[in-house]
Amino acid sequence: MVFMERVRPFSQVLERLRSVGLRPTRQRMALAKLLFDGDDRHVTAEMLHSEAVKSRVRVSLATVYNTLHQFTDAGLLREVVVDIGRSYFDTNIKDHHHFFHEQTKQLEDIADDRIEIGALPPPPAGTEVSRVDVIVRVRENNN
Amino acid sequence: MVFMERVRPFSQVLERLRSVGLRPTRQRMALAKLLFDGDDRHVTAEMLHSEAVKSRVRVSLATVYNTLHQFTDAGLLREVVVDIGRSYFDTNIKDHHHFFHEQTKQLEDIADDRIEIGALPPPPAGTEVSRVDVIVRVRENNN
DNA sequence: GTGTTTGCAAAGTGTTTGCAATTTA
DNA sequence: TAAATTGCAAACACTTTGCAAACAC
Repeated sequence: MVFMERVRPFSQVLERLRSVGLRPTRQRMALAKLLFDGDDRHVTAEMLHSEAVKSRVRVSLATVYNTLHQFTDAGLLREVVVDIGRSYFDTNIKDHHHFFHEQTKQLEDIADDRIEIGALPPPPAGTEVSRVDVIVRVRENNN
Repeated sequence: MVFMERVRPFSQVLERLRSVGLRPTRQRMALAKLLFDGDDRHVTAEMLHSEAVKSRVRVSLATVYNTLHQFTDAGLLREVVVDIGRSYFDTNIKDHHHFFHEQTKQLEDIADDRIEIGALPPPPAGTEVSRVDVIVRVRENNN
């Protein structure tokens, strides 16, 4: 039972895919397990692909890209833009913000309630807010 | 005299380049005029290059990239990352945040004092904050 | 069986780089 | 004329696309 909490049971991943209308193919199941088992994470397509290859999952990079976008469209992932030419996908889909480590290019969550944004100005006429991203860029300090 | 206020005098652009230790070449002078004459703006390399070409300034795209980065390093511009695979450069170097129009991919300034960030969490151990970016992503609403 | 998904390779996009030719001081 | 800058073309990193083969239902 303790074990079952730790490794997300097969049927749960399967159910998650079914619930958003995606066929539970071998590739999607494997990628979903890598993404959603365990703690929240921030991955790029390349990272997830090489991780898949390492764990002997046969999947192409193109399929990893497709899958990440399908998961994002389905609301299972959130895309985060912090660095030119590189897309991060965050398994944490709750409202929250990020530290971005400029040197290591690592993303780190900030719990939403740690940042207060008071008095957001009204969006330009004819538009509505789709999302507010706060990126706290950090760098190694010299201590 | 009124005219002189409107079009930034030659010597002012020249002085600006000199003051950051960049040789005032024909290309840099022309790009600086396009960037810093008139209101604040958000440009991509491609945008600035085609604008230069349109105003009969002979300059290569590679030089536009180099120049934008040199200006950024010199503190004359600020790079803004909001969209994968596309860098924006902002002539407004004061602290401020942005609206990003997801459909038109347009950036728009928000004056700094319009956004209150209270209680920023402490940065991860060993790091210091280099910058805080707030991106308010907006989209066309259906009214 | 039929429609969906996959993998490959090719193409696309935005950016950077190496280096000879040109320009600046 | 010595050092900095430019422009070209090639290389680059990441992402998307077209399409035939494989797969899910």
